[in-house]
Amino acid sequence: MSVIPFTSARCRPGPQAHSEICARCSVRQLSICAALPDDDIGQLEAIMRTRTIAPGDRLIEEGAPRRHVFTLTSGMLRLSSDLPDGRRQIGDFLLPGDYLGLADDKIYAQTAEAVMPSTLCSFAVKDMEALMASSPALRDRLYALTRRALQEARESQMMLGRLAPVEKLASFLLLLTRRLQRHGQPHNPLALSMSRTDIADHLGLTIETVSRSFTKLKIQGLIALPEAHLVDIRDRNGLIAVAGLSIDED
Amino acid sequence: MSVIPFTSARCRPGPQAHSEICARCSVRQLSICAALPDDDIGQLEAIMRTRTIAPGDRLIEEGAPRRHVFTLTSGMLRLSSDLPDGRRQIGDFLLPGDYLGLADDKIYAQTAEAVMPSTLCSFAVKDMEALMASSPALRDRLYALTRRALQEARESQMMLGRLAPVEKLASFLLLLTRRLQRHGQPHNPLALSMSRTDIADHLGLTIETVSRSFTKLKIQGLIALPEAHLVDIRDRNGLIAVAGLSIDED
DNA sequence: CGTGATTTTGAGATCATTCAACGGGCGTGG
DNA sequence: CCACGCCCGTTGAATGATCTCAAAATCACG
Repeated sequence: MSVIPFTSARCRPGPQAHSEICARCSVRQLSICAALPDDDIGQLEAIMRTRTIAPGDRLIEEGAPRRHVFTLTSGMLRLSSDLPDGRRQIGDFLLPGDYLGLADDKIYAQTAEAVMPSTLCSFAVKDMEALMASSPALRDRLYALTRRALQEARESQMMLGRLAPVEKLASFLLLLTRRLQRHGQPHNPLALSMSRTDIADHLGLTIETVSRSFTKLKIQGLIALPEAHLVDIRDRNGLIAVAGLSIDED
Repeated sequence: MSVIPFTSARCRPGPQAHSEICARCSVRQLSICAALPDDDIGQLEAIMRTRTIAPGDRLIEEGAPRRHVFTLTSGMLRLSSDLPDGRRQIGDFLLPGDYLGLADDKIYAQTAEAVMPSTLCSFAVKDMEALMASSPALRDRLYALTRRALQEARESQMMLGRLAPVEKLASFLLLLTRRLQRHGQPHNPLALSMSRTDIADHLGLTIETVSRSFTKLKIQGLIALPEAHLVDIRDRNGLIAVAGLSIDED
């Protein structure tokens, strides 16, 4: 759980090598990279390092000076804040293609840790800011992503403040499938990478209540749990009905 | 509580008239206007309308197409979302100088209502976008405000998910004083414009629990309540200790 | 196949909610 | 000017739901 050093290597120089990395990247059309046409993607590659982290490893720590921003290319991250007495709130889970560092200014406002083995593109803040200054499309995309993150945080406020445990869990499952779908990832049998503790810390519950809520959804026939981390959504509309939150049907 | 029509008038033309309005505005240095020097503020005035709304009146409605954005110049607004069964979550209260429309994209994600008599500057989205395109400073300021809003939403997530009622209330009072201070408004005896119901809907509690939490803070000698809507913070450090959330001591 | 971590289930305790009543402030109307 | 009613906030009592504590069951890993 300690901060691990950079183990990455600079991208090899040369336009061919550059265009290959990003061109074949699985999140090319999802992340901020989508703002740049193939011809310009080399600018991003030039300031990029790749990085791998193992489950539980801490990528950035709350309160540390913000020197890097990231794009998650595979795996999953959790963004969390801690209270002195150990209570934890997971503000968000990051999916491949998501950008890390949207809310932060001079210092990181949240801790980022890997939920599962993950790979990222890392950028020095200075480099990214310079690139944003020269690329309006990139800047606009980051701005749009920030607005979306704010919208999702507002949804989360409703979830945390006004929903009952079962409603929270149903909403969480639906929101996760929606995001996975958008990111072009499998979502029919929903693979939950995070632990029950993580889910509890995201929904403002205890692990026992999360587990009981899973059981309730199971008993109602809305989901099936072939494994603890595999959720088969049997009745999506029924799940939406208990969720309370209005989930877009896209 | 119904949507009221525009009762405002276009700004009178002429550079003199323009510069007077904003130049003497009390939130000139707080709002997005601060991004523009006095010489350029006329561009903002040219696309601006002023507007007044009464307590309880609805300015914008969740789900409606986003055609206007606003700067609050006096009073207070609440941003809320509703569940079909009537449950409500107030995501944020807006103070003079705050911008309304940061998170929204094509449609408004939240309802905005006046907590007290309020005045605003109104801008057509099209006009504002055009101005943003021509004024990097304005655009950057809006981006910075969005990031800050996201940070505050994350703080709110912690508050809603992991704090006990008394901690929530203590945090709320401290965060409000901090914001009032930043906005150059009186905050020593804290004037709460919103009702107990609003506070409850913001903290994810019932009004009874809010009231009881006030009483607890009173009994502990941390605050005094000369009136129900006037909070005298007697022991700020004690309040911070109860809050749990780390409140900057600026 | 055993060991430890994770998840699930159970029982009791705690705390916020619900339901109810009381009191104060304010505006209206007599 | 006072009385009345309404809205809002506070307080009380009891319910109920989640949390806490505890144990069993399942899973992951070596």
